[in-house]
Amino acid sequence: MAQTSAPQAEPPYLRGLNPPQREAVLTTDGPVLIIAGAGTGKTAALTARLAHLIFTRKAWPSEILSVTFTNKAAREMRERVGRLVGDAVEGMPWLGTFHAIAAKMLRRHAELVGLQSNFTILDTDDQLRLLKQLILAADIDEKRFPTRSLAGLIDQWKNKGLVPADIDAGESERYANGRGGELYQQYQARLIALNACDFGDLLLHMLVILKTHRDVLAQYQQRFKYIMVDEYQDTNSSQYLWLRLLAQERKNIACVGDDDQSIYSWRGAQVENILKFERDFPGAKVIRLEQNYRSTPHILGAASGVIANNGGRLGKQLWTERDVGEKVKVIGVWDGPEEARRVGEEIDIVRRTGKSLDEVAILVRAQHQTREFEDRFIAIGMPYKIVGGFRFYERAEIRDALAYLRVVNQPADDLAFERIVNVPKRGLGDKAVARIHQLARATGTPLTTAAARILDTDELTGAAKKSLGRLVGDIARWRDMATSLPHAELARQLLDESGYTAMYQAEKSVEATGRLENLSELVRAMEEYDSLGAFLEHVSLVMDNEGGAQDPQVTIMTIHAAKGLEYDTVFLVGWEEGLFPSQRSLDEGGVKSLEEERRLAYVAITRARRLAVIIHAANRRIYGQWNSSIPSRFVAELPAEHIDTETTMSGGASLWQANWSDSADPFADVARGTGRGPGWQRASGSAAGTGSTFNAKPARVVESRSSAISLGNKGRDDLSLGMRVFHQKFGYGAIAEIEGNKLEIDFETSGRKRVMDSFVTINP
DNA sequence: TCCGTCTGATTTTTT
DNA sequence: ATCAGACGGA
Repeated sequence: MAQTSAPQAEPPYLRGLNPPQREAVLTTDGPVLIIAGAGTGKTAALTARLAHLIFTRKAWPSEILSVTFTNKAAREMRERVGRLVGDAVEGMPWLGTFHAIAAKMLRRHAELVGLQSNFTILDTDDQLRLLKQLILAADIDEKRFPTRSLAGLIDQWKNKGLVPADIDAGESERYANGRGGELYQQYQARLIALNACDFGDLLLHMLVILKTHRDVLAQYQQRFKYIMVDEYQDTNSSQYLWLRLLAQERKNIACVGDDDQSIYSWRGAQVENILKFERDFPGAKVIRLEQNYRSTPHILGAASGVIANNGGRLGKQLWTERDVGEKVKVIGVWDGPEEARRVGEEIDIVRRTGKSLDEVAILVRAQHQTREFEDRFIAIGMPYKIVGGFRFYERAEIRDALAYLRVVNQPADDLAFERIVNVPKRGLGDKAVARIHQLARATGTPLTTAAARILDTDELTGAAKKSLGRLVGDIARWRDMATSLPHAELARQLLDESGYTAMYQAEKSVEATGRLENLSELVRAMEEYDSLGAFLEHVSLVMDNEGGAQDPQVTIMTIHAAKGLEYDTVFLVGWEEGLFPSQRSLDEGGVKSLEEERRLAYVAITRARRLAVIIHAANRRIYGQWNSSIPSRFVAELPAEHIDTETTMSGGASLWQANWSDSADPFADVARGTGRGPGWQRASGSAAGTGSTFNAKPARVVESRSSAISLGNKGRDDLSLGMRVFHQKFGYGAIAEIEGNKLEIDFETSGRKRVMDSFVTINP
């Protein structure tokens, strides 16, 4: 990344580091705060620092604690350290996410908080189901006090390191007229009974243990000679307290972060943690990484200009030796569909210069914005991927399969039992489950035990009883098998014998086929783990959706998801007041949340290496309603000398202004809330809601530019009208029209769509 | 138990 | 516009 040439005798890991980076690597002892602006080679410095500690024998790999926020960051660090130190990286058990490391510790000391070491880690879905049960039992109106609010509140408390006893009346007041604390207490009790933890508990329990068991704390203080923390600006209070306890003794803690990239305060992150570091650790050395190796001066200038509008920053001056390059492009378009069309064209221009689509990203503020691009890219055959959304283990079939495994692995896991008891359908509906629950409560046993016992009573009749008997017998047998069979084989048999795979095999839809594939993928993944427990922990804490290498494709994702990534060309779309900054941040949260939006803008711009294109639309459909919109204030904050404002819009603008005055009052309908009156349609040229072709004047200008993409493509000769074809996203459909390489297809489930012929296959 | 209809909400998201 | 969850009837 850096290019300083090094003298011979220097260790290899220092090669190419600039002076502040070196200082960050070589300042090993005592507290260090590294303020690392975007693209300043922070990871390079961090990994070199790890290598340095190991090579100079200051610590064994197992004596260094290095925490990151995401698995991705942890993986990258492990990989890069591995390149520097070789196999020694294998011995770094304490390199990982906060949660993974906390879980590892907690399994060793589980009994200190009333858990067993094979505790289950619940995800958000389980958490909500459990809370809902408690809310119902407490006779609270779920309509007035949604489960999600309570979940959010408990999460906040845990983020702050507060246990139920710490919740005072004021805090408690925040849910159901003061019953928040009581429910938190019950929730924690239930979790212990279930031998389970939610994500927040992993940290909270460890924090409690470190606070109350001096011997355990001393043990870890001894062990961790050096501590390194990535993305320090994202730590929440509980993580902060946890770190402070561990670092207290030796004070060899190095935190890396950038206050300007703090974008997770809504998740409990405290920027203050980084701002007050020097106070927490007196004598701390502060190192600034300010040389940017990623972006052109114009991109940096634009980003700096925007972020300068924030107050209370640590402050830093990014600079670069890179060539000036292109200015940041700012383009105004008519509406959302035109924005997508325009981005498609611009990408095509980039592609024709020989750049890979892998080097292009579209960053949105909110997930729903991805749709417009997806629709457009399908229509023009632009390969794309959308990052985010469902992760592998969040899919229903994966969660069901895991629930089966959990029931086998951890008998007290009632939530898992509830999930699978009637999947596939066994005639064990709410009524039967309620009876089992009742008995479980009365006898204080887990559901699986109660289920076995209820068979000895007359509570259940005929079919239900027989069915439950079979399930109980199966579970017992699977538990038995678990001790002798490799766990992947166990999973295979279990899914088979439970009738789970049969359920999807019977359902002959495209979807079901995909689900079955996911299941075999899951079983295959299991083979890499030593035990069922290890696998389950991996799934709940580490597993993510990283697909393998694919053909080049454009990446579409939220700005949040893009943090830490970089692309050659970046499209920043939807820069309009109300969208970005989001309406929510404008309505509530005051200056603080507006400043967080601005940091988001800063993160967004600094993802670009060579070219950033910022787009705003004059009209946007929000929740099905058309709204006119004005450019984001962040557009106005871009320094003029670093941007090129698209001039074609002025022509467009005069056109649409003309159209506005044409119709007496085009927004009368908008004001009335219908948003689709004739005046509007004339003005926009886009028939609302139909997705029909855009034929108003401003669009025609654009269409002529795009013709280069579609002309001269002749279609496949193996397709004919009426033919049944398959499309990856829309499933099966019949060809209704063929026009060159473009098809109109009547899809069985999603209606008529226009797609490229290369996206369909014949009778797969 | 299952399916259609109605209602309401809808930033960002890791672990 | 869209989607999930609740509700009510077969």
